[in-house]
Amino acid sequence: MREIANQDIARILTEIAEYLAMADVPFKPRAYERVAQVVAGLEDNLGGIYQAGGLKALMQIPGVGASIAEKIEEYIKTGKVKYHEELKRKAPVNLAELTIVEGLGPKLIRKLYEKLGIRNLGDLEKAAKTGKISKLPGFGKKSEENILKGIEFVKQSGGRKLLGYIMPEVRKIEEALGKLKDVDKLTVAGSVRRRKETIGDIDILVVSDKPAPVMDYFVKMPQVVRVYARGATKSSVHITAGLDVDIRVVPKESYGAALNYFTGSKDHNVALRRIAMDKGLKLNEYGLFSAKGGSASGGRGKWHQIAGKTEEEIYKALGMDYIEPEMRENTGEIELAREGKLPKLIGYDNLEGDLQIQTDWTDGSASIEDMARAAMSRGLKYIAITDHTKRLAMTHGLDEKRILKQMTEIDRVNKKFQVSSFKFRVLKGSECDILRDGSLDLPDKILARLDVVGASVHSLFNLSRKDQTERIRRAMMNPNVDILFHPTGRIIERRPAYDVDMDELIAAAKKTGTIMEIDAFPDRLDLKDEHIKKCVAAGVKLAIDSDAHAPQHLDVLEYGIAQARRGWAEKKDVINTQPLDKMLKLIK
DNA sequence: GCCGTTTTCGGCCCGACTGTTTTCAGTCG
Repeated sequence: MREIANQDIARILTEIAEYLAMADVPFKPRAYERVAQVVAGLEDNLGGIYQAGGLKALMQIPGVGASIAEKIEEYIKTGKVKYHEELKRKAPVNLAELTIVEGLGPKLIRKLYEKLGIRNLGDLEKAAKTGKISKLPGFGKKSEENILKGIEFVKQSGGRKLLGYIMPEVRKIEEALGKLKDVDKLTVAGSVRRRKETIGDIDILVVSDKPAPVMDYFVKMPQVVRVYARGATKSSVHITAGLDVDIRVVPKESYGAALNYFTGSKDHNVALRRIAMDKGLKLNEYGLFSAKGGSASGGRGKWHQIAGKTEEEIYKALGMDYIEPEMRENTGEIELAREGKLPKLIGYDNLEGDLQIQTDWTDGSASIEDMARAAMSRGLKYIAITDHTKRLAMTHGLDEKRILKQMTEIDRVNKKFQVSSFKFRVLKGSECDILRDGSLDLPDKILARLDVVGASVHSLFNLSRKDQTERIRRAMMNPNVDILFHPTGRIIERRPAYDVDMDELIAAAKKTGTIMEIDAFPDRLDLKDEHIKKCVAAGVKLAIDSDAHAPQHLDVLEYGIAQARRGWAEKKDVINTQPLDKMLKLIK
């Protein structure tokens, strides 16, 4: 049986949900959507589940009944779902593309298709620009403007992909190439290595004495959809994930120099080259060179390499400490490196716990116990359960009664772990909505009984800067509020942050002892690196949380750590690097 | 299409906001 990716079946189910919503079918869309979410967050591969237990095993998955189980089976066996194909035939529109435009949902997409034959972004833009959309009943000038704005926003993202979406793909390629016997060394450089939020393309560097078979393999990888170039030392392809991958073979003695050059950032490299020049040296992708005989000015053609095999020796030869890739943006790291004052960045294995986890009590897909076990299996020592509160009705947010009930369930789980002598603790928490006036969605007497309270904004994104700042500041003043969750509310490439004075919030955090969160979810990464820097400088503590809604989501913590490193945070700046008892002392 | 500390049939998804509308449809969280 071929390997199937849960993500693929999740996408099909989502599309079925959207097509059904377009056709105004009641309730079914929600059923499909729900399963799509569960499947996307599943730890085990669906193919494996089916192989082990057949249809019955599939129906054990929450939300999956006889009908959806059959469709999953069909996909596993044939790679297709007939029902999905039929729906697509009836309304052949590019849903993936059109739904990205903010404000366009299934109903409007259907109208646009039926009245104007709009199938994709291109059609949509043409129709909007020629004023056809504003003439449709139910649409007006304003909606046409908003559509154009939405298209602009989508275009601006320039086809960049989220780091968290690309990393699994990168690792697959890395692993496959790494296994080839002709590959001596391999590193993925570029913005992937710097762990930028979004990635434009993937750059791979290889050391090899026999590059031809490596190139052959590279251009024929299963995910390659187009080969731009296949050369002796450089090849370039486009892959199914929707971006370009370049591979370069470099000589062993230049590996460090090439790595440095292709890792960037460009600004960082320019600054390094300037320092090299000042020392009478020359730095390029082949190495760091000195002019023979000491005459740097006229010594053309007489250069000899003094460093280049490793990055470490290059930085050393330039008179500075080694700079971690995540810091290489020329925003002050070079000066610190020359003074020997670089921060010792938080490590990828430094987290002890996770302080934002959703469960099936609201919009998560797994139980409290399952999330705890998933965290345990990843080496964590504690988690906080932070389900939504009642204002977020869509998620069936918890009210006073249900959260009290949840607290007794958490007690039960903790007791069970104790009996099995697991050294793991589930904390009682909440992701409590901040209401319009800065008050909270649960009464103080409930919040006071929780171990960890996170507060977050999920409504009224367009308040004025002054009102929004004041609203959040007030919530932070509440002595029960420990952490401000995803402080800016942005969704990368989909929704800008709400207008808020971050400096004032950081000042308020300092004053009230509120922790600022780095939400590690790939499309949030909220705080941004520049805000993290400000927090660190101000002595405001941080928490790196997964915001997991499914067991598998716990893996995103890695991106939160990367973001913290990009913001120059050290282990001591992040409260959940601490063991439980110490961490609890760091919150209000 | 799924599901059952209210249920094996009849419920599921509520409230705010926006833009198009003179009372509401669609989207989003």
